[in-house]
Amino acid sequence: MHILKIQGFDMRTGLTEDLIARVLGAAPKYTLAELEAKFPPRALPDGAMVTRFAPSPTGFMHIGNLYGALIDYKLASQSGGVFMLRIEDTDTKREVSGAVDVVKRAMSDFGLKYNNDEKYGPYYQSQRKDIYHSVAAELLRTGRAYPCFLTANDLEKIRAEQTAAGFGTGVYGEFARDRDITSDEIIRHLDNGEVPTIRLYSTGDPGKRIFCKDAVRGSIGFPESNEDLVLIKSNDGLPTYHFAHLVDDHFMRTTHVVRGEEWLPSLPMHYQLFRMMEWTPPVYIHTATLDKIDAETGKQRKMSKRKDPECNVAFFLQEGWPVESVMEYLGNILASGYEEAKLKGAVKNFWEYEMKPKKIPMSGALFDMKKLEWWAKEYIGAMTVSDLVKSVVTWANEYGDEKQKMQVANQDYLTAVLAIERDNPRRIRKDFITWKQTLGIEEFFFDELFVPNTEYKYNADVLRAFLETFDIADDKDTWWNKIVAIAEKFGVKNGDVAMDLRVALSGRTNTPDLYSIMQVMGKDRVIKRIKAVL
RNA sequence: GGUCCCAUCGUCUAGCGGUUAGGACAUCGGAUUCUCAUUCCGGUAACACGGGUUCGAUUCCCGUUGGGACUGCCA
Repeated sequence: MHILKIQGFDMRTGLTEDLIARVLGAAPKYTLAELEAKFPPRALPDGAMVTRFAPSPTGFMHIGNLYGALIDYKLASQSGGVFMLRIEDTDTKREVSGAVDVVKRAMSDFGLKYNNDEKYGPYYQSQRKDIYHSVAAELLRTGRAYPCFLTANDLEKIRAEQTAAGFGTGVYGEFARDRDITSDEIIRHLDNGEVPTIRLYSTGDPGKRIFCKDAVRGSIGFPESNEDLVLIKSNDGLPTYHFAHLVDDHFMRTTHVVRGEEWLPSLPMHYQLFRMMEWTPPVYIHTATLDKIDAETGKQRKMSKRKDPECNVAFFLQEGWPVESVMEYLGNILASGYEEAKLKGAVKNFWEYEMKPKKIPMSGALFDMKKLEWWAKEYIGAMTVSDLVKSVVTWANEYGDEKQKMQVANQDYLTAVLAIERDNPRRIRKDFITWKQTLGIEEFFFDELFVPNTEYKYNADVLRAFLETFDIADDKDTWWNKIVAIAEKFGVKNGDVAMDLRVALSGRTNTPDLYSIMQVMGKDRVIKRIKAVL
């Protein structure tokens, strides 16, 4: 084994082209220079950020994914940059069919438009093998990576040994058996039919510290990583996350990498990778995770797929939450000044608000449904009646059940129903939270869904008296004066008369304005429902 | 075990050495209203703890505690 001294480090000698081709399964398609030319730096104005949302297609879009994607999108769009969608489908074992559609659908539903310029594609990592292998070949050629023939069994043994001895686990230093493997040995393994992984020949020294930058946390010091991490997996020849991140974010010319804080511990490795290639690392932004308040215990805990349906973004669509308010809620978490700006009228919506990367919170935020409800109420409260109707109808037709579809079939009637208490902008009802719940509140307007209240003790005399003088053409004052007169005649409160009518008409003790309800229901329906309880 | 991150009302946060520690949601009380909702007024409520540095710490440093992440041929 020849050891070369390069920059003070012991380096491996590189592999020959023939051997590289055998190790990788094929000769590399590109040289580094060719890749640089194929994916040139982007011609973008100063300050333009290039970001990407890079989910692995699990068939499930987590609210945390949406949160991260929103940051990516905002950063790119407000700076005149580019926002990409890259599918990290390097784990063939976990592949789920249709999973990419789930992601794309969510992106489009929540208004996150991405711009995947073909020039920098493909955007599926599974289709970028040539690129990864070409970079890996270069590393193999220069002794900065090596083929490793350790089997799963070997790895398990090493780990057990390390655990027993109290060492950190991993393939590093003396535990990296094949670190200094010779060409002859490689050939022997290859002839034996073994397929290697490609590992980094790490020159990191844990005794030294490396300082990495995070845009919100500042400089963070770590011990250098001496882990010979896997670059290319043996089972499918695809890269690991680390290597794909290095290669893709360099050649896609990503300027800002937004990812969950679970990536913080691998930051030094990524720094070392970029440094080794003499590439400029992107600006990193590690976001805190979204937790939630447990409804039963009132305690804080992480969002879980099993316990929290709302951790799946599809939940918000199915339940008919206004997507804009979900984005406003999320947006206000990542840019806390937004709420105040909106309340002051400085901006109309989150898309207009300029967020500051440095202000992204670094401590975990709790998902607060109550606050989301408030955003939703505010949002719906500010809608015009026709927009409200449109949203409700669209939702019902896509996600609604038969009852809900029936409710939106007659749009004139629905419009009249939803227009109640919306004429005065200062006093708009704010009990609508979701499209689904909105239709639920209004069920009593529909004869097919109306449930008469048989528990309530109606004052039949009062109701009869009302029927005698009832005229649908009365204006509101006339109508009310009649009610006052009836109350006086029977010695009850005005409110009691109103309540008898309210329950007879709606089956409920709480409704919006009674006069409006009667106007919308129409003469016949009013008379019929009152008579029904007499 | 090792490494790293985090810590202001119940929740999300503002604050960047001197503030009556501000706002929003929630909550409580009052006013208005035919109920509910709305709207308007008002209240309760926080700097995790211990050391420093300083004339002065919520703010800077160290430690403790608590919470979290990572320690895979998963991302």
